Amino acid sequence: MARFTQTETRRQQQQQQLHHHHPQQQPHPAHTSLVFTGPGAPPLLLPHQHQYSQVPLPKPMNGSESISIHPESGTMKDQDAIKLFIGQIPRNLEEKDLKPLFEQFGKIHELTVLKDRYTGMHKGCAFLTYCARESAIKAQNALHEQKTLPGMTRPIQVKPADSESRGEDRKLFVGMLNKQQTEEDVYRLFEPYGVIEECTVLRGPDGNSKGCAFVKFSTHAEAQSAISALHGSQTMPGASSSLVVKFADTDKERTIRRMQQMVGQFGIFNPAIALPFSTYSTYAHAQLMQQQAAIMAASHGGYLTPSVAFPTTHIHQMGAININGLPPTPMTPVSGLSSPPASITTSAVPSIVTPIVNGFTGIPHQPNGHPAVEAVYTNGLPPYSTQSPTAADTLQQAFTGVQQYTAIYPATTLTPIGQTLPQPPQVIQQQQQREGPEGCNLFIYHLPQEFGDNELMQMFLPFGTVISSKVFMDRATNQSKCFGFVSFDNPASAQAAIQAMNGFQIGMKRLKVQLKRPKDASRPY
DNA sequence: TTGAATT
Repeated sequence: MARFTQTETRRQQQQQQLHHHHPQQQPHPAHTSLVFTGPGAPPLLLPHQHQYSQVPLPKPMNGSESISIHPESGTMKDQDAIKLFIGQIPRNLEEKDLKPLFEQFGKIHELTVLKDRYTGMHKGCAFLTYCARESAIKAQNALHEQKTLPGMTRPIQVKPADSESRGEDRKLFVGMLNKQQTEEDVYRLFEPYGVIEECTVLRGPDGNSKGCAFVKFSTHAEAQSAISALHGSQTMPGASSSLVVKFADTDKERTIRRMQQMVGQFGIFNPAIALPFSTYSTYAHAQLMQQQAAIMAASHGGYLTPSVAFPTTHIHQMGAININGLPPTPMTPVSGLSSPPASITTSAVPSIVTPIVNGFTGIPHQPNGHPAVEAVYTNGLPPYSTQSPTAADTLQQAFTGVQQYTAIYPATTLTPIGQTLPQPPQVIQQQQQREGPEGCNLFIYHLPQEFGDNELMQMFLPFGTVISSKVFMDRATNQSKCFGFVSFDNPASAQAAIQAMNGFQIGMKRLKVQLKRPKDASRPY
């Protein structure tokens, strides 16, 4: 009961702050559904706002007009000084004109009117840093929205610059909300953990909740405590997994995400990755490599993942197909897709076994460990080997549609792959496109827990060009939900895969492979 | 048990 009263009080405070909210001149994030938005005066200053009152205003120490405007003139500022943004300044006022107005609150460290980079035109705003933090607080409280300078229609803006605190270290992303939950519901959920400055439910154009929100606390510590207490703590009614509470993306992460989208959209191809020994390693490609490495690093939680494939031993334990590891080439797109050039499928690559599946000839593969295997491997079958009877047996069982195994090309006739490719294989970095055409998309259930997107793709590559493979993950536990999707570029491949793989036994389970349900299948009409 | 909402 006591706690409720306390949080009630806090809430009332927030709502009072809401009344003091004023339009802001500085650019701010696009979300417009702010409900419990904090006051125009940013939080940085709030704790101090009652600390000044009748204290005599300090005067400039030197008493002259020559207060240093620029840092090189020698003024020192406190470590905790605040850079202020000053908005709604008439364009005819320069630094010297503005100085007297602000000097009354303390010694100025730096005052700069913003000018257009190219035209030099006065932008009607400025940055101001006092030597003392307290001066900034006084100035904000005395001036922000309190008076209107001559010729302006809106009151002056005095508040910490965006650069001071964009609040990213205390802003949380909240996912897996129920779509019925409002800002108020989210607010109540988070208010026990600190002072909330902002609470926004993300909504679509129709106003419907997207099931996620932003919550900004006044401090990083509060935000952290909310994460500790709430992340994964409960599952909202109707949500498919437990509550997600994490720090919102930083600008950098957002940039990376945009890059990822670009990569997916345009299918950026990097020959240097696919063909490590090719002559493509120009400076431009090296740059692209770096870019992609950055993407990979980011998308894998900050560390580079070497090419990962299914551990052989693991597969053996399951008594299923033998999918060997890719060569340990760093920075290789693990989820890369490819469209195999015909030369690979027919003659270029030495192979041990080629299954013919319903008339569709699977792509031969390299023996393990060959440096160039990657370019082939993403195009071909998992490199199982005839030397492994278990694998072969299981395969026979697996590929029920397989009519024939054909041994071709002894492993000794390796040809340098660079010479056999008329053009480099296309390797798409990220799986952006999810669905293929109608009849090309498979729903696969009863996947082994350990299967990821890549393993799923490997399993279905023999039946055609896989344009996408996706294993559904539980977001809270990061565990596979044991079902996924595979999309081919044509319906025949999809049908071949169903024929061959539906009912395929892996361990104790049998795969269920069927066409993905169309989107409107569950609707009544 | 059918590609989630995505900073």
